[in-house]
Amino acid sequence: MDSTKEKYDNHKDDLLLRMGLNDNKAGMEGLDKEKINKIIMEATKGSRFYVNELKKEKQVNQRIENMIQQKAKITSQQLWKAQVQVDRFAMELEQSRNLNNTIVHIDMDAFYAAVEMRDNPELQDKPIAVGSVSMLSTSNYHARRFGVRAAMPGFIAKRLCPQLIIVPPNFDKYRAVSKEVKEILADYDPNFMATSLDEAYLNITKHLQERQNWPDDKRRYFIRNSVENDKPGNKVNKLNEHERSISPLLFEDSLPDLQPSGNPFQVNSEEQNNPQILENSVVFGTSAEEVVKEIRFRIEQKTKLTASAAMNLEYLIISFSLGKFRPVQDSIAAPRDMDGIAPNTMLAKICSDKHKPNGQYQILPNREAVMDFIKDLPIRKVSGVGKVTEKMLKALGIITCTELYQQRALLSLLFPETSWHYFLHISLGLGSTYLARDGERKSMSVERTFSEINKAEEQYSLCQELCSELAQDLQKEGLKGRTVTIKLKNVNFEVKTRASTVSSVVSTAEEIFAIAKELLRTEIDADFPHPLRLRLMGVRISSFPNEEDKKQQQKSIIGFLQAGNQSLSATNCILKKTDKDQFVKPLEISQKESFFDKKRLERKLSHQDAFKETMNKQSLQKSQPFQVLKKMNENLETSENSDNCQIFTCPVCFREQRLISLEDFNKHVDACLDGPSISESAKTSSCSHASSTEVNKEENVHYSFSLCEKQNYEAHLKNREITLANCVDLEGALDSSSKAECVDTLNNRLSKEEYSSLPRKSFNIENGLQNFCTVSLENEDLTLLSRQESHQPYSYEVITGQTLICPVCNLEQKTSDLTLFNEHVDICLNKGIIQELRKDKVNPVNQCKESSRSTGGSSRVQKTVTVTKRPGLMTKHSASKKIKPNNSKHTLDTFFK
DNA sequence: GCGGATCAC
DNA sequence: TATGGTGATCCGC
Repeated sequence: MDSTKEKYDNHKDDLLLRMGLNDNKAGMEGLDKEKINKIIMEATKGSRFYVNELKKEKQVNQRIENMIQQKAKITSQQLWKAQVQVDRFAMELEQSRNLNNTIVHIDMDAFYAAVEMRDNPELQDKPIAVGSVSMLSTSNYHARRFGVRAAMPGFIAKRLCPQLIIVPPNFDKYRAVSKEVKEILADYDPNFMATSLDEAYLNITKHLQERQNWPDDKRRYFIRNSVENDKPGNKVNKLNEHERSISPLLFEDSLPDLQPSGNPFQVNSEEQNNPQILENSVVFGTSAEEVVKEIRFRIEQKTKLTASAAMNLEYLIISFSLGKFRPVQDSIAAPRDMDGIAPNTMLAKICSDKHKPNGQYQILPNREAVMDFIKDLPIRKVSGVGKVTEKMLKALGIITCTELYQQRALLSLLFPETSWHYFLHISLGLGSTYLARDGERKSMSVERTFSEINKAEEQYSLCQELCSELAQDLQKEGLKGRTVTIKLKNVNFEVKTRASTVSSVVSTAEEIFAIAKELLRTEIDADFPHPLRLRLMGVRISSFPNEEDKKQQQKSIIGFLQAGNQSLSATNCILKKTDKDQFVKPLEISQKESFFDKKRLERKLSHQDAFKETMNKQSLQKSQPFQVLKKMNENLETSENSDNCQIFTCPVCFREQRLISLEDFNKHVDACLDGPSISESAKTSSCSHASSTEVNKEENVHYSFSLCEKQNYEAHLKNREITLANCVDLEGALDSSSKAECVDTLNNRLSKEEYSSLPRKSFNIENGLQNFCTVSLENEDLTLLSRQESHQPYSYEVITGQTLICPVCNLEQKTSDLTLFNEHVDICLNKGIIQELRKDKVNPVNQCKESSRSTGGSSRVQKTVTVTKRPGLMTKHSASKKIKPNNSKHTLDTFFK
């Protein structure tokens, strides 16, 4: 696919150009540059998008201004000192230059468009683009002559080129083709790095070595003539020149290729003996250039993508001679050499459009050639230098890499270390010598753009939809994370993100939504009484525990179970010990190491650091849940004892209820719960809306608990099952951080001992609700453990005379002995944990939650869902029967067609 | 850890 | 009428 960077997003600092104009020479049948610019400008000017672009541009200009001011303050003394330091660093870098590999970068230009053209001959010779009216992914060369580019909205493209055919993308197909290509690439470098469907880096050093000793036949490939073609003996070189003509389909699909041991594209011996077929063969040489030709040839055969379909492979070969000096830090990175991975991807990438399209470029294997190549290279060509960086550097008079090198001292004073190190690497022609393999994923997200949505209810529904999607995606990869981030873009294109991190991982739609909902609600409340006018919403999850974390968690579970009810200090010891044992000492990272390699190593180590940090923080914060709980109780008391007229936020209709008494508020909640529709309750509550948008969070805490309690009470009466789990989903008014703690606290069941030591503050409300269930913490250390691992034994305190129902297995226990009952629960729970360890699937706490839902308070919960259309209160079962907002063109069907 | 920004594709 | 979705990283709090 075409990169936005080089195409639509041009590197002229003129806004007009930034908006998508290109400086390509326009072909005869296309449009000339000025005309293209004019059309784009007409389509853009006055739009909200454009206004936002101007705003962003102003911010960048401000940054530049600040930088210039900072520059003015720099003394020559400082500059001189910086120069010395930077040069020392540069010298070390120079010494560490690792030049002993051959890297190939392959880029399948206009990939999506090429595939579409291949599969639909009618599209041949027509301007096409893949994408939608709002956004194009790529365009073919024909369309480019009209200025139609990747990352351009389709409707603008249509103005540029009315006959443009916009083909909706078919990613499954592209993936399939990509897979075919990758199978070929693997023959040359099993550890090649694919950066996208249409781009890959190969380290062919090893292959080249082996290849030197191969006989001709092992490098011979046969061209099978097809109907449309072609003179016998047509050389591959010639085929490559026919960039826009129809290439022959030279091989059958059924050709036995990719035999692990054999030479994939060699025909069988029978055919080999046929002189005519032999005549149609080509032998590729042993050089890197020949290898790349061979790769292209094979790809063309296999995918049947013809050159005329603009299936151009652009590649660069960089060969470096082996540096004599092998610095110490290379031994740190030794494992990567064992992986068969090595050199500089940066340069490979830079050059990929040197001879576009269908060109090839080789940098000779010596430093001079590299520096010569770098010399006049605009820094914008470097991957990682975007339009903002380009503009900032331009303000310092830096456009080329030479200038970048000349200003190295200044840059070290104006930019953060990471940045100027990066710049220095670029200006020396240094890049990563490591082809990063697929690392662990760090986040997963869903986001969607739509026409304006400003109704809160719809926004919540949408949010829930996104959470469900995300949960599904998470499940596919078996991931769970601790940080949930929502992303909001309003109709003016202003983007906001809001995040919340909890102490135990979440993964289900319900869990994610419980957090996302609060984040969203905070934003809605903040703008009240104005609605959020959204054009995009997204949900992201991150902070996935790495392998170390998981092991650690398992260890602590096992450790805890083994330790039983032993003292907490013992548990602490376990944690401390494992903490010590678990982490290898961070390796000293020499400054001489490649910037890119260093970054990679840092990333690796940061996993460990992150975990250690977490541990430390947990130690520091170990008493937090206790404090939170205590604080909530205090709040309860404060609220109850203070003025009866307060500001409440109804957890059902989300409306603020101002200056009404608690009793009235509860009546309101009742009305909301029982009322026929949300509009009714909204009507009621709208009367009490006040101008202030400030929400009293403490009171929210209080009243959300009141609601929880209410529901729990009903559950209790109905099924005599005691649980707080409903609160997790039901409470709708905690601010996100308290909420997180609340969830933690509730998820982590508490022992009888913990219970007994809690300062007794009930969650009572004045409607006669009994203090039927109270939780407490025994001490802070247990909390530490509970934050570390939520699956821990817990006990119940029950009102005497009640039927005991195990919250894990959900079966009634024929015992009135609390000790026996608790033992049963422990056994059940342990079973759950064993399952968890084995299948990483079953979460006893969730089981508990689920069972309480399906039996206990669920009737009330479901009623709430149905009546109020609040997605947050939906159960798993009711979620599928989601109620869609009425009277709106923005139905969910529209969003998720 | 959070939020805004930048970047790539 | 109308300017995407996903993932990563960095910096300054």
